[in-house]
Amino acid sequence: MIIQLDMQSDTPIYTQLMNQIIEGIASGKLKRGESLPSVRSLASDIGVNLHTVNKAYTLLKQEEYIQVHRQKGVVVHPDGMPGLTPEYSIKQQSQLRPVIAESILRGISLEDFLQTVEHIYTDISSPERGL
Amino acid sequence: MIIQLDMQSDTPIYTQLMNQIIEGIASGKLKRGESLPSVRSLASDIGVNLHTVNKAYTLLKQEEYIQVHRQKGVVVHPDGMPGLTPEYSIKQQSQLRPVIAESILRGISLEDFLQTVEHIYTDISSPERGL
Amino acid sequence: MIIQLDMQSDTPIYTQLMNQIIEGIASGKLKRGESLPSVRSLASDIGVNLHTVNKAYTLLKQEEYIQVHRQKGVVVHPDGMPGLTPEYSIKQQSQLRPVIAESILRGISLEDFLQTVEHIYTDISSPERGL
Amino acid sequence: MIIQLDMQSDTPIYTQLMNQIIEGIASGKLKRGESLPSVRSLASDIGVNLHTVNKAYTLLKQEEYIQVHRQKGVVVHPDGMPGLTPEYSIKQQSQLRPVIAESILRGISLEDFLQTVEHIYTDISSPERGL
DNA sequence: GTGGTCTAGACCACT
DNA sequence: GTGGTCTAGACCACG
Repeated sequence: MIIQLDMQSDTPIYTQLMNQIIEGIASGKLKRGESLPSVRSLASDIGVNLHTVNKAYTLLKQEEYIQVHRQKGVVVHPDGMPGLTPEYSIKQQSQLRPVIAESILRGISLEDFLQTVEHIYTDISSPERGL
Repeated sequence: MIIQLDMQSDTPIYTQLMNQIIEGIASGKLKRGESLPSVRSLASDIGVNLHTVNKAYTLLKQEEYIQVHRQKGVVVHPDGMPGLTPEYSIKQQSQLRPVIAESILRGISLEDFLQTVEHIYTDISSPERGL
Repeated sequence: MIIQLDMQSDTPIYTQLMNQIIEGIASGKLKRGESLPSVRSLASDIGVNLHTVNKAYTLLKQEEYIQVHRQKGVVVHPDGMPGLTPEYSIKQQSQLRPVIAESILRGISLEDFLQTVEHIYTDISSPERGL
Repeated sequence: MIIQLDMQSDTPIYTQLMNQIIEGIASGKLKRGESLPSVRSLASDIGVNLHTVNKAYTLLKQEEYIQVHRQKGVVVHPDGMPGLTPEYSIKQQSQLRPVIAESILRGISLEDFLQTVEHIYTDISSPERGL
């Protein structure tokens, strides 16, 4: 999987990394149980410090999206993902609410907004994406 | 309008402030041309630093959501909001994309996700502006 | 509160730090809402790197034993502690089980073991401890 | 005896192995003088590295829980277990103390804690050695 | 070779 | 001055 980072962005690198990996799993490019590169190799590949990668992995592990297997290294969580927990539901809404509010303020209709969301949703999850 | 801040949150206070004001305008609780409290009074009201309120106002002004007059003070922008600019469209998608990706990964269907979005949308824009 | 660290121990410094702070709260030496030293000052006080202290604080925050307040800095969680969650119950038993097994193997009777536990319990929680 | 290992756990495999064997002896499933599998066969049985099994056995020997003979192989120590030495007492308390402190902090009463301990104690030492 | 831990030093965002 | 982020380099435990 190709990782694209924006060093100028104000979102931390480890967050960008998390997002990319999450999107990779969501899109099916990374499959359950599949190995991820080691902290060191990924770090050198994308040109960041190993601690930065480590932080991303650690947080992904905490959310149970990946596992650190003592023998196989880091792998995508094989037992399926956590599902819609109450905590995530809250987090999701607190992330969504400001975006929706700003869109309303700019006069974007519900229909247009839903269409944008649907477009992104299918863009991520459609399997006809080159990898 | 009542401002609710979470001092423990990892979102900066100035961002929370911006979000609350944006939601206030989006919901119609704050109308075009309506005055906002001065930096000083708002800061003392909600118990935060002057700079914090100032930063929120400055950023809101940059996005043309409010106007800052030397004498009239701070008012909601009277000429209507910017609408869907290309820049905002990009920003919007970059905010939405990670949320949607994570939701897909947790197995939330497009229908459920759209329903959540719609719920928040109507919750914000509903005219029951009690309080 | 006085922090005692054993640099030779094989338990990581950040774990020792966590344990000491947990015991401080449990014993009542650290009260709800009370401020803890800043990452930097504590680090220089006990002669370790700021990242080590930071890691301890971060983990304590995750367990909701402390809060990072944007204005007051780091404080003991004011709203009381999490209580006996199912997750903690599992963690507790997985910590206890090996100790108990080894004690059984060494021929320590249930009564003796309970007495040891009770002794430690009262030692920690008794308020007649100098601070 | 069946060995259950968790490759995702943060407790090292050799420690898990030790704990399982200790619990086996404590519960009476493994009797004094009884043979344990050789390093090689156990390693291949449970699918771990030779060194890992070796380390577990070595440490168990150091604590005098097992004996390693050149020819007879590995056996549970036939002369009985070490008993409550001063060193073990210290080790035991340093293991117990953090667990007890955290439980106090979570508001678990002494009675409840003792009951949990007693439950685990009897669970391990109960003679229903099915399997 | 892997992840985990620790140190040292630096910059930035926030208040 | 606070915590958050990132880098660089080192050692160790584990397998």
